[in-house]
Amino acid sequence: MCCLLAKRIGGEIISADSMCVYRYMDVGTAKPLECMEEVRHHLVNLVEPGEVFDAKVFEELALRAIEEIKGRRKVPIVCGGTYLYLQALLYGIEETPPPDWSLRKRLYALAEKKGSTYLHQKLKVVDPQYAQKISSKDTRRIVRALEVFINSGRPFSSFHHWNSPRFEFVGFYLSWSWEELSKRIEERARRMLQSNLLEELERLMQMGFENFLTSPQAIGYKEFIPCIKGEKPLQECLTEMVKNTKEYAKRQIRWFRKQGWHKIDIEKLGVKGAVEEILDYIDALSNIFSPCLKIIEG
RNA sequence: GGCAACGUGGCCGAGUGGCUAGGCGAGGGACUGCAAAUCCCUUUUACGGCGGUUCGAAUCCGCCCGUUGCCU
Repeated sequence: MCCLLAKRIGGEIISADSMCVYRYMDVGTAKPLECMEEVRHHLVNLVEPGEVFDAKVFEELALRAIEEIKGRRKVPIVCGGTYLYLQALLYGIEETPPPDWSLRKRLYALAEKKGSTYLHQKLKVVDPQYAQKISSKDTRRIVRALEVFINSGRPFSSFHHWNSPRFEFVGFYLSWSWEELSKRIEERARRMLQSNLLEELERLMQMGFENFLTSPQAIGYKEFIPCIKGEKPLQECLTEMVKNTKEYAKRQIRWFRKQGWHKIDIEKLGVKGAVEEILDYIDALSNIFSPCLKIIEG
């Protein structure tokens, strides 16, 4: 849909997809290879599967890409479902201390040894506001908050203040009925297997995939590792993958819904119809709201 | 017609006399540098029917209904 839209309005695509940034992960991320030949893409195939990449890096690179695209008098189209990245780009991530993996390692070891609740207790002392907000079992967030405090001397929550979007934009999300979406997710998984997903995964595993930080968290890969090792039947891995995909899809849908963006009934409209609706919507908006013209004109 | 096994919440499935399994599915939510990650909440008194035993029955007994399998 974005591909068609980009061609239609002279746009370039910025992928907001935490897994498409990795090279060699094509099948399992459903990387839009055909479209990438027709429309200029950004933030795709950018790093090796073993390299670290995160929301802040995304924010900076995406902002730069937007400037470049505007410089070419083209329209930046941000496309993808990694909502933290979308959030980072739209609202910005506060200037907190960067990740400190050696510190994190120690904190995780401590959590392992004494339990996440122990760390949560410590966080309560140092940053009661944030501690109250998160679960005592959410080790990931507890560690980050502690890390920020240790490296900055300031409570994590003191950095937080929601900004309004840093630029004007129009947000859309595509919507299917759950029955249809569910069916498509199942079909998509089967199609990936037919497209040699397992071979791709095997190649990645030879590169040390399992020890990498972010890339092996990708749905469609992690579930099949036991299968490749011969520890689990293929069918079970596939079921697991489908389940994870559906859960993820729900999280995405909820986030988009909460944003209050314009919902597009892709099931009814089809890809072309969806593009038309977006164009109509933007057109209507720009008539009412002249600042929006700027977006369309880049 | 005879024999046997079984009938548990939307589904699967433990539970053989008292202390509300669990899983799946479904829904809602959190999220500020790993996010396709991490985590939270909800799914109100489920036990085929009727009767009996008992202080107390999903659990024991009887009958009935239903399902499945085998036999005729």
